[in-house]
Amino acid sequence: MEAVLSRKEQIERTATALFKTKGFSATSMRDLANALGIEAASIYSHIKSKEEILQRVCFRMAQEFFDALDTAESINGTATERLQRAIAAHVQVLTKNTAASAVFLHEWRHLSEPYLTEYLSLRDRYEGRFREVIREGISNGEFSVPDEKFATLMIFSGLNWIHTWYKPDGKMNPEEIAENLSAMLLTGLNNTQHNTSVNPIHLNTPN
Amino acid sequence: MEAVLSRKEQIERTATALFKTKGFSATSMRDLANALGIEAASIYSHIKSKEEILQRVCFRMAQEFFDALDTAESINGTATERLQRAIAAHVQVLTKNTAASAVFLHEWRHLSEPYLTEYLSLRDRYEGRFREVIREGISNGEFSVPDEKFATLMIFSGLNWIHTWYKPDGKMNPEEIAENLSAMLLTGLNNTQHNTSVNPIHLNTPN
DNA sequence: CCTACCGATCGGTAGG
DNA sequence: CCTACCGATCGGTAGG
Repeated sequence: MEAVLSRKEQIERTATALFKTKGFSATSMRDLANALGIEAASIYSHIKSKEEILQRVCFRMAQEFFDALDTAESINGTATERLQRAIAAHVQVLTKNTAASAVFLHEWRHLSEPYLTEYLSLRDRYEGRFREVIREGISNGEFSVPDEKFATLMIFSGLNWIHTWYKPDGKMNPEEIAENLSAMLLTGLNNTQHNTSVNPIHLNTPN
Repeated sequence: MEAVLSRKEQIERTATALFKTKGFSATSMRDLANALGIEAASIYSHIKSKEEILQRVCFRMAQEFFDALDTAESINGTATERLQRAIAAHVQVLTKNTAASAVFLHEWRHLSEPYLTEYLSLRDRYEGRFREVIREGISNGEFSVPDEKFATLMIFSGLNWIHTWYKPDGKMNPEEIAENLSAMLLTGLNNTQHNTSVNPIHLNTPN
């Protein structure tokens, strides 16, 4: 886990943490330099601009979400199973780097064009794939829900709220979070009761 | 609805819209002045500082949320009914002013002390009251959920995601959003199936 | 509500 | 990676 980071990676990681805590706009290049122990001007040997850091974080995270979803969807199954896997994949990416996730979720609006438009379209495509699974589940009778779009919204709300409370040393690990989330979401979605197969997990305390 | 606004209210409302779109830090007093059609210096005849506007918005919204919850909880009933009413109250406040809600939910971190601490403690108390209803529902058997804290988190995630997609002229009005949200959340919470009593509502299209 | 202005800080560059 | 510095802009004040 403690791999050697290039200076550029160090800058990106430190900036991400600052962007998360203070926000992109309120973080100055001098704040960043200070956290790195160098002068502000020196940062520019490694990156072109402050916004470039934000771009890299946002699009790297987008890539990670897509990759995880691709892997999750490469396995066949019922709509329920596929949704569960998609949720688990999303939670994994989210919890693996909470700072980058927070930046991805909240600081993207400081992207300038054409990055902003591209970011928005990536998000749309990603959400569309979840909506597709739900649509299938509705049409084959697995899910019973008044509005497919609303259901997708609910899933993403639960998913993207995680970074606000998740602590790596908390009582739930990412797998348990995903299972609990799926359980809570699916029992609301499921028409017939395979509640027992969704098994919400109880707490083990690792610390 | 189109009441006469004092200059101070005008400033607050315009600032709120800008804070929502650009964020607190990225909004300058010159941006605000420009939107109002006056000079930046003139704003200071009405307010003491940029942060004062943020403080007013955050604590006014906190007050509105508490007032709505007080009213909702003044009516007795089962835990299910009380949770439904609390959710509806929250949705009402949220949708009544989406800009102020967005600022309340995302810009509070730019509050300085002691306001930050007070804000955080207000939120904690508010969430605690939802947690209390859930706790009661669990202990009297209405709800079946592995973790009370997790359930509360899920409710707030669904609740506080609304402002990102809610459109006043969309196909769901606040009451319908609340009912759909309750339905989706409660059927996940409910042990016995009073699904039919929760009645998720279908779309009427006002526009 | 304006003009005129303040010191501080911003993102970023030149040149080594 | 640093020193030295740039023009622009920041939140805010004085005085009317």
